[in-house]
Amino acid sequence: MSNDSLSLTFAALADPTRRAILGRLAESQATVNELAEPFVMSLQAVSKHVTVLEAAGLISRGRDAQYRPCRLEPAPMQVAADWIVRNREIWTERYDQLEQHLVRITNDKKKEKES
Amino acid sequence: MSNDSLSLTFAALADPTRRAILGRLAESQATVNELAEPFVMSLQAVSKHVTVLEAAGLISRGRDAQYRPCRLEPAPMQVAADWIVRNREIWTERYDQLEQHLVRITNDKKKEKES
DNA sequence: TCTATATTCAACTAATCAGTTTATTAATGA
DNA sequence: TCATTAATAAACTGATTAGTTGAATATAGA
Repeated sequence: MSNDSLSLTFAALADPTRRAILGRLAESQATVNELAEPFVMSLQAVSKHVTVLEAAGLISRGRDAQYRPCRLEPAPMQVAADWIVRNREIWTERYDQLEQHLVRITNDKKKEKES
Repeated sequence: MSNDSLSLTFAALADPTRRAILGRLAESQATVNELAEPFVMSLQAVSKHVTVLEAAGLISRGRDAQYRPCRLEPAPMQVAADWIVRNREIWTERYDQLEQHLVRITNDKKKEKES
């Protein structure tokens, strides 16, 4: 896997368990134990997923006694969304240009007929 | 890797080579050879990336003689963007609720002082 | 200090990934 | 038919992933 920020973000989002964790954290912050509760897998496995999310900057963790509360960090997800939107915009622009081109051709043919 | 549609999409987007390919295809459709041209890696490696993108539904391919022109399919990217936006909206809602809560508390304290 | 709880670390396994090289298939055109 | 070009298939390697179990660390509280 590449380790630029965008790649880390998309790779982190590619796992359904991690997306579920983010969904949970969208409601409120939570400890690793709380995050692990709904899953069948081991606590350690969830802990690893949390590490991946933290490495991608999608969450951050504090310290409250022996708890390490996790909270969402929306910035990287915004960057990912921006990448998609930018890409789509390029495509849409091109599509519009194509459409305009077709309209132009059609008009030209009409003119040909008229003349 | 999980093979649900969202996971496939995010996993496909997690690789910089594949994102570059999509960027290229946003401009116009292209053959595998054209897509491979700017990269140092082998044509076969690029062909594999194209396969991954196609499996994720991010591109589709036609047939023109011995060429297999690739073109962008924007739908899955839209779904991915939607997931992010939805997630962010939940977070934003929660944030707004928190803010309203704080406003409420502040107002209550003001009233206390006034009484 | 001792014990319980929350979390992480370490070591391991099975599966997947990204890349390679070599060989094969498909279609064009002389 | 034969040579050329576009693309894929097959087999392999090294790295990474997601999961496991067992041990270690950190903090709270009796």
